[in-house]
Amino acid sequence: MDIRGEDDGCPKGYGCPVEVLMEAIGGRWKPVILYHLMGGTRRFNEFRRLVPGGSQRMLTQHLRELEDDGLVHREVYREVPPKVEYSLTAQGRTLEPLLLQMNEWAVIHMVEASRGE
Amino acid sequence: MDIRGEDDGCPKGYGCPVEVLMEAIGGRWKPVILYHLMGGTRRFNEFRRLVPGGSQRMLTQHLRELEDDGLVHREVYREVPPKVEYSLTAQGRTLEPLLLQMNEWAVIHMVEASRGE
DNA sequence: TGCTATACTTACAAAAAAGTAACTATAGGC
DNA sequence: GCCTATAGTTACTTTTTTGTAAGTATAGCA
Repeated sequence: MDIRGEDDGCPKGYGCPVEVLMEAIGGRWKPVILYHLMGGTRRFNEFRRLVPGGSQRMLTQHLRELEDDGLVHREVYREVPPKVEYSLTAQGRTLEPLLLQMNEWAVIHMVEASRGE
Repeated sequence: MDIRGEDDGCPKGYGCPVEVLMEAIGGRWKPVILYHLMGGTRRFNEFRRLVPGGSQRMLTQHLRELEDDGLVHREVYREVPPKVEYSLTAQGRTLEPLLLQMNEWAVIHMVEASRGE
């Protein structure tokens, strides 16, 4: 099966594969959410603490989308008060090298920025 | 200089370094634009062809922002009709490994999707 | 009996992003 | 003299995203 076009490695039907990735993790906070999930299972209110810049509504929405895309697993415990645990699926774990590299780039970049570079 | 907090490797003042990266390349089409620039210098109308999903207005806007962030260089030739060439700066080129990995992930992911996985 | 905690949902409002279409300048060709 | 091409800009509208605030359910504790 040939999924590549003739031009520059972009598959037919898409301008570029990167567009596909951006559909999955393109939200403003999705990579951040995924990055935190690399540290293990997280509960909803943990994210509220870990991602102070984002609202509750945004979190639920992005978590649902990540779940729909098969990157995040949502485990509901039928208790009161409610308990829900989020974790990466196998699919989601394939993003780990990418997320680590994103983080690494940003750390270096921030050091440069704080030097006034 | 210690830019790390105590929790999970995230620097003080930010929830997470990944947020910094997303500020730079977080736009829907920015990684796509940058990816195409890895192939060398591009002119404006080339992008219109390479990124058929995006409008002219979006392209100029994203290209300006990438320029402001020091990732893209814009070279204007004072000719008629106008000629403008876009290329990656040294800073922009540091993103290449990341962009390649994004592309690679997406290609694998698409193959899986086309198998009905 | 009333308060707390968790993980939401919903309605509404505000802000940001994006699309559309028209307009700009001007060298060179017909 | 008019048309074409490039790389935009601008005004206006529409869509999407995001925020805010209030409401839901219910076990356990005081």
